[in-house]
Amino acid sequence: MIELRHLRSLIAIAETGKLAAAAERIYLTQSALSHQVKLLEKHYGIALFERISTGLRFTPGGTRLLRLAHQAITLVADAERDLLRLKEDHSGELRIVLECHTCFDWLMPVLDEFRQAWPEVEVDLVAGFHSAPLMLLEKGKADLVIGSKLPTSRAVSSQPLFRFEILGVLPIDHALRARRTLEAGDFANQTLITYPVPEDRIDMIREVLKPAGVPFKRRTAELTIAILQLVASKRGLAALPNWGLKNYIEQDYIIAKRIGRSGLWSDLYATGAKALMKRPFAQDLLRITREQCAANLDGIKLL
Amino acid sequence: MIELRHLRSLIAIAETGKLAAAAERIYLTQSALSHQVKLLEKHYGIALFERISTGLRFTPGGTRLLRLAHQAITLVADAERDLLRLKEDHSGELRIVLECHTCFDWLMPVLDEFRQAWPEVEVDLVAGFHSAPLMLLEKGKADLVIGSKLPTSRAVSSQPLFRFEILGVLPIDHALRARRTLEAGDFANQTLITYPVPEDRIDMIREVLKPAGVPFKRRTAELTIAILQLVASKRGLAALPNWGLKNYIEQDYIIAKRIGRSGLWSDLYATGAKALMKRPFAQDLLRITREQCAANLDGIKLL
DNA sequence: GCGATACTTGAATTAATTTCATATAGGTAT
DNA sequence: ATACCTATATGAAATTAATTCAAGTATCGC
Repeated sequence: MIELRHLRSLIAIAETGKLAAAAERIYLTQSALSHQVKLLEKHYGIALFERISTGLRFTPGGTRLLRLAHQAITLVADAERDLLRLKEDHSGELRIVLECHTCFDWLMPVLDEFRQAWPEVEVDLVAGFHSAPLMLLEKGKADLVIGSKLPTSRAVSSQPLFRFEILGVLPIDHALRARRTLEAGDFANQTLITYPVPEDRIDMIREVLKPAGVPFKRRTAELTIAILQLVASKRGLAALPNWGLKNYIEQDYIIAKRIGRSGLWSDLYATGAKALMKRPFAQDLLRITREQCAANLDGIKLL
Repeated sequence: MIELRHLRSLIAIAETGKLAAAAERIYLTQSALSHQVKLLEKHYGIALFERISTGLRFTPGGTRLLRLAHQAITLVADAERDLLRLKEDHSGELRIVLECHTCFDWLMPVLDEFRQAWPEVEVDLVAGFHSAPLMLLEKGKADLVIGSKLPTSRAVSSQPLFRFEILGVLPIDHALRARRTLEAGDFANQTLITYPVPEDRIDMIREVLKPAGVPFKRRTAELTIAILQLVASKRGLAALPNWGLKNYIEQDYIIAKRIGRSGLWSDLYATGAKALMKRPFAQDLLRITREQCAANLDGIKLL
């Protein structure tokens, strides 16, 4: 008989397109998933997937079960949220500091869903750059920081969200357009267009250019779209999270390349006061984040 | 993590009100269900049931999960139906013979749901009494007979639906109103009001009155409501399935008593050509029947 | 043809569920 | 009060189901 476990697997397979990646996401081996899928197909007597060289493709039957999966898992999430509500007070305040500018891209839809689910929680975004986000937490000026890993203390705890890749961004007719990957040297004497934050907060500089001792110029812009405009009009190069680039790449507005052999990766964490992080609505915000990002952002790895 | 299995259990508990009865319905022991419930309560950290002397009562949390159960199980049934549709041709014809007059009461809502789910199947009700329903099947005049157990042959197969209790029906101020149960002798020289079918097709006569050699008179009526009117106006007694009586008992229109020590029980079967019984839509009709009857008819036992 | 990438398969292992046997608890009739 | 009936709870054993491990097969790109 079919179980929610199977439906959760189907969603993971749909979101990754591959058995092995899906297995990793739900903490199983690829073999376990293969057995699961085989059993399901035997149970219903129809193929749920076509096996193609790049992974699995859903058949109509598989697609129908996937639809069921989304519906059922949504209902379960709703019910479990209601149970949490029954358990304790569910009003609160959530002032979120975003360390990472690009994160606005995914945070907005996440907050939309969150506000619907927890109308009694007052959500505020503390925008702009903050040099010492931990301080904001400790002084009670903010409740949750989303950004790179922060040192956790007795009062503050951190939870990983996901790992994403930072790609080098070039204008479409750039000399390096045929290269598979970019190396630090490729940026020598180029202008790097970044958000207006200190150098040590920009992974590309901290992890790649500085260690390699590559000289470069810098120019800043506040908005992702502004950075991309500057790149497209050949004022410089950039290094940005892959998810925000997808649409622009598809429109041939810019091109993006992996940086280094295995790519430049960065991890995103949510950090807040321990008392807050334990509360149902905070946990649910992180759940919604992981779920939405897994579903909508390409090429990320949930942590 | 919660699984559909748990939700199926919740539905069984809701429909029976008791752990032991629910366990039987889903082919588990009472102990297994108790463990399951305990685990769920531990998982969510709230009580799902109050333990009262007569069984379990749902708490608000339990009720919320039960709602989820109904929603999720409905979605699963819909999806599985669609998968069956993908697998093979799903048009057909279904001419149903009802051996049992009272069965109209539950068959109509069942057919409503069925027609929605399988619009390409043409459903007809072959009404009225038929002396040899098997013959109708064999001659191809009907496809499915709902009634008592029929001998199965190479061509015909039978599937049990449920067991129900037949209660003795009395006017509200009848002399026997204080008795807990009725015995065959209580019907001596009374008028028994029945549907217009042969004596050996009436369980009360075949199983109780004939064996006890009790003399009685008989009067017939076509409709359940007509039989009840005759009883209420003191023209005689009747013996009818408990489910059809519930509303009238609650309205103090008639009273109903168990017949004999352990009651008079009857089993209902669905019988049809083997080729038909295997087809998805026929299986689904039986599934809908069992599901709806379990949910709506009191005091029946699924077989 | 070779390496890389992905899924499959059967047997062994591990985990989870269910059963068995018994305990506990609340009612009710004597 | 006591016995008894009806219910659920619980711990340990047994069973069943799911997962991993270790190879194996297939396909693609070079």
